[in-house]
Amino acid sequence: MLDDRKLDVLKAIVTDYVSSKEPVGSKALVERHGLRVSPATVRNDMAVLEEEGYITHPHTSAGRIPTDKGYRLFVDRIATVKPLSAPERRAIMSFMNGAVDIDDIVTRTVRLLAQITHQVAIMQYPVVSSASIRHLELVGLSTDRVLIVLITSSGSVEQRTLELPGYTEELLMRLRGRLNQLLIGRTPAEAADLLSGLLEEFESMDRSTAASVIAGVLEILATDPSARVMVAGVPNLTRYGPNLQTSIQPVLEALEEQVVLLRLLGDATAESPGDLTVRIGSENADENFQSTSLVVSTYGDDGGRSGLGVVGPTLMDYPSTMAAVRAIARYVGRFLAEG
Amino acid sequence: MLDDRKLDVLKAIVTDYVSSKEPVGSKALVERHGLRVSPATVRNDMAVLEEEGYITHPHTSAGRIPTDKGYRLFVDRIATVKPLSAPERRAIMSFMNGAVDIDDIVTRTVRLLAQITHQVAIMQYPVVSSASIRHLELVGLSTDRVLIVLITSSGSVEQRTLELPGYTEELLMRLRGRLNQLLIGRTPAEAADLLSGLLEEFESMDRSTAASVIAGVLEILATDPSARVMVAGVPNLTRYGPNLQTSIQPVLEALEEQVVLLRLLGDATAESPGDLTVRIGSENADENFQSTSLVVSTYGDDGGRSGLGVVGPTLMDYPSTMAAVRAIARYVGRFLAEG
DNA sequence: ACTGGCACTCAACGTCCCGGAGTGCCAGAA
DNA sequence: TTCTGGCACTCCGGGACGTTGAGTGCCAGT
Repeated sequence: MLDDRKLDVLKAIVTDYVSSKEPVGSKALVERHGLRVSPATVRNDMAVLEEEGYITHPHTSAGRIPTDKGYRLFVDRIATVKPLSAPERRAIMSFMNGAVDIDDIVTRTVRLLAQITHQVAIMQYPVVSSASIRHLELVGLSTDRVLIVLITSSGSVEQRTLELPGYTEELLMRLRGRLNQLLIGRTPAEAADLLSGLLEEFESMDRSTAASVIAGVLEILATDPSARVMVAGVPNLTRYGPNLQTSIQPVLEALEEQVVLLRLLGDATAESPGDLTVRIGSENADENFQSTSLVVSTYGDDGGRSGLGVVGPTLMDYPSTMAAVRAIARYVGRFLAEG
Repeated sequence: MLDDRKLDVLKAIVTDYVSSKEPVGSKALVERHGLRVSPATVRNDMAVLEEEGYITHPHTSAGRIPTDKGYRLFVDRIATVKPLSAPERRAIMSFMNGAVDIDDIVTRTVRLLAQITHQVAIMQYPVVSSASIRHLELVGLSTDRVLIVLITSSGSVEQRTLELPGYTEELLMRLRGRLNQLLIGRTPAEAADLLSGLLEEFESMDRSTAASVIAGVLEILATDPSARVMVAGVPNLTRYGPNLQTSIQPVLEALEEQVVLLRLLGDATAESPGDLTVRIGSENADENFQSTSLVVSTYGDDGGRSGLGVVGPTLMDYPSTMAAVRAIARYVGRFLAEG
């Protein structure tokens, strides 16, 4: 049904359209690509491609543009991976050096990805399921506020302020000692279990304070840092074209909603964990992303559930973008593992 | 030179133009505002206002629009503060409750401000110059990486990863003890002084490790948390109008550069610390903000140097925006002080 | 199975024209 | 003096119209 030449034609249409952003006609096609046939033949092929739903007409006498289905075929079967340029490789290597904490790593990564792809980059914080607790600190901030800080072996630091009217420094010290004794070396899951019995140890006088602290610690333990997403390269959205209100605003709004981004990343990574996933236009559930494509990869040592990727117009240079996302995902994974 | 009526006319022009976004003519002016004079009279006044540089013509037969100078006069002498609505007050009160840490406070504040003003809100992290050190923790992450965590009395938690090949747990413990002994209760400035002599205490064998750690701590101490800026409400930029590439992209780009934002906030707050500052269009040094206004206020107990505010088109509802920024700055100040 | 040719379509662009909102100015009224 | 009504003038915006050219679909011929 689709012989090799028709695939070639589709490929040519996609690449031409991506680079020119304008519908591409049969004549220009044969000229710019070494197709050894006449425009008329190409037109026939295009008619078939259109019937199969891979390309469309904006209007009768305009060139063709790929449909989402067309991009899909292109990505799945036609696209050849475009290797990164040497400067890009160097940028990746050098950009990460000197990162001082997790926040810094994420920030640098997402900026780098945005810069390389010239698109909006998003990145979920790394999962730390395998991490164990290294230290827990309780700090009195004022007469009725206490700060809990929890440090894990992966270097993540979680904090939380607690309203704690009438606590005593002495009780805080006891709690600190006991909690550290109990929790150090444990995984978050184990820790949550162990905490359930702890309250019994305290006199009724100290009960309410202890209960608050324990509740606070449990909340921290339940907090998934990978529920945070960082965004960079928003200015690149202006590449979407001049039709502002319609195409850009919904995407901008979605980008400010962590929840939406998490769902997008989650959906995409769930599909084929450990590898690159591409979501094209209508393949996205979220209606704000109907004319937007996602290129997403999981990253992390355990083939983990954290994702990172790029948001851009369906009209996107898929080969380059895919190469960049994959390269960076791998590099960050290694970086997080080795340290 | 400018009698009361002319000021009234300018006021009417500004408010009308802000609400309609279209040049306003003499006839519409007298109709929509209770000016007790004829359009012809208003025209004469407008001619004067134009000669003085407060308003302009887009073209010969169009209405008038305010110049930056006109907005300036409006803000300085004419505008009456528009009090916040009851729902807005309630939103401010309730939005902050339940904030769990500084990050959370900043996030909530900046979102709230964006929501109320329907504009882009920016907020510098609070300064903590008066804070003292409460705890310092050293955590070994792997055989050659150590995490330093520094907690201050204001509840800020700073962290930093260190490459530290061949450290021993024992040395880490000694360092931890000594550092805490030395630093707890000190201000960052004092702490930096005290650290200078510490290195002497360690044997040559441990020197390099100790030096690295001390250097790391110094770096943390030198890190000013108020050098971070949080942004919210970027989608509101689409209100700028449909001319995308020209007006929005530069602002978007600037919003991703912490440095630029810091300079903007710094410039504005330096001018009249402790109160509201408005920068209109060309009054901004940064050329990306030539058609943008800033409404900024300092906030914090010590009339501190941290700023928060709103970025929007010069065509902006100044009275409302100013009221909102001031209200939120005051509220956050109180919230940070009381806890 | 491909090609050249031909009639057809239709967005984009330029031109022309007109209506209307708005101005500036002036002579007369308050 | 200060305001007003009147009037000629300007010029943007939008609709109508014709032209252009890229592109298509189809068919007969190789």
